[in-house]
Amino acid sequence: MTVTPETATRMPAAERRASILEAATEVFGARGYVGATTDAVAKAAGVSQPYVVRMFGTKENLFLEVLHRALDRLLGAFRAVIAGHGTSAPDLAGRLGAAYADLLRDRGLLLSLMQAFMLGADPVIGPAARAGFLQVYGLLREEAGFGADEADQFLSHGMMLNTLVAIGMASEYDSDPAARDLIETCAPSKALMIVDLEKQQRA
Amino acid sequence: MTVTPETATRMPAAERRASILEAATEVFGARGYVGATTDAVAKAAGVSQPYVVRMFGTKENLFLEVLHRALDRLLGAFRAVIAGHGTSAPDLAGRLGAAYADLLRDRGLLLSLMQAFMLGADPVIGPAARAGFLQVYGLLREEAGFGADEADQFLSHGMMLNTLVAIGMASEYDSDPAARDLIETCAPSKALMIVDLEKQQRA
DNA sequence: GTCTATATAGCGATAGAC
DNA sequence: GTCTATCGCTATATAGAC
Repeated sequence: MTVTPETATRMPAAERRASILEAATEVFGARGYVGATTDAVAKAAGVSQPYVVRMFGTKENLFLEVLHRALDRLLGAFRAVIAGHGTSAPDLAGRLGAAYADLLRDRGLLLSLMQAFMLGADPVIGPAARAGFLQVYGLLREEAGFGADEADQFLSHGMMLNTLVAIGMASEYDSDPAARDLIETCAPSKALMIVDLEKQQRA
Repeated sequence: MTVTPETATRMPAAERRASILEAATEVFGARGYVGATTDAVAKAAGVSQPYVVRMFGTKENLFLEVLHRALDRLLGAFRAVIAGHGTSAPDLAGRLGAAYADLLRDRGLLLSLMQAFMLGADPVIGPAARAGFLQVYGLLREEAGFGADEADQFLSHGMMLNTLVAIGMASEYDSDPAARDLIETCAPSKALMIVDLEKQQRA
């Protein structure tokens, strides 16, 4: 009657890194940098807490890697849209917006980014977050060919979407008509996706 | 050679409450709910840590009071603008936007609000944050007479401004031309205020 | 490659004096 | 009205076995 060993099955380091990063993205996105524990990340990834620390050195470094991964995916998704259509394509902003909303599927990704943006006062994470934000802005202006107004609109609505997801407004969608009105007013085309993802998340 | 007693001079409870709330607003705004310590709040207010806890019961409750105070000030500022001009006044959105930016002077106020918005997953703070956000939205639609597009624009740019302040982008204003470009693109009329406040904050 | 055990530190909260 | 002292919990990080 030997109990199954609770040791995680062996896995190549690179693969394990990837799955821990994925788990960390979700945990950091939901609880923020300070609120997230390395133990919660470990449990989400199915490994022990010290193993997470050993693999990434420190919690701070783990968060930095989550941030960079999120930025890579975001910039990559945008570049794929631009490459597939070209700067002069009709409604490039709409296509980029759809790509952005699509990243909500990667759980915690946009939220981890937003959590990083809130850490401007941190001496290590702050600079990294600012650099990341500027990278996104630079892509919009230089690679997507956005003018000042277009970039402003795009980024502003992105921050609004992030905020609505972070605050969990979709959880009131069914019960509160005002919440429903707000979501459909401020995130019209993304409304269904937000709501569906939250429902799926609770299931 | 007796040392000055480190005991804070006696003060009426109501007054002490107010100054602790003010200090807490600044600390929560800068470090977030989890990252802020009751000790940092106490030091900023010039009292002992147990006294802060004793007066507000718990850190959670202190944060809720900070949130409500911030909302009161925000809604009050908006209502003052509306009362002073009337719904049909020209450029009501511009005047409300100016009032919003003006609240940046109340250090940490808009940041504490934003930090609350990031806590949607918290079982106590989450609902309070959502209710607060909906109050603001309701005021814009019903009291300011904003249409859907107008409210969307206003809130989106508000979230963008919050994010730029939280990430501390103004600290790169002088050294990084891209940061300067971003700030002047996405917060044109507020750019100077953001930058000035941060410089003043470092001094 | 992964775990158990544990050192160490920081923080929220309580007790009780003045 | 305000403090000092301190408890007890949680969390990151280290040491070392397998």
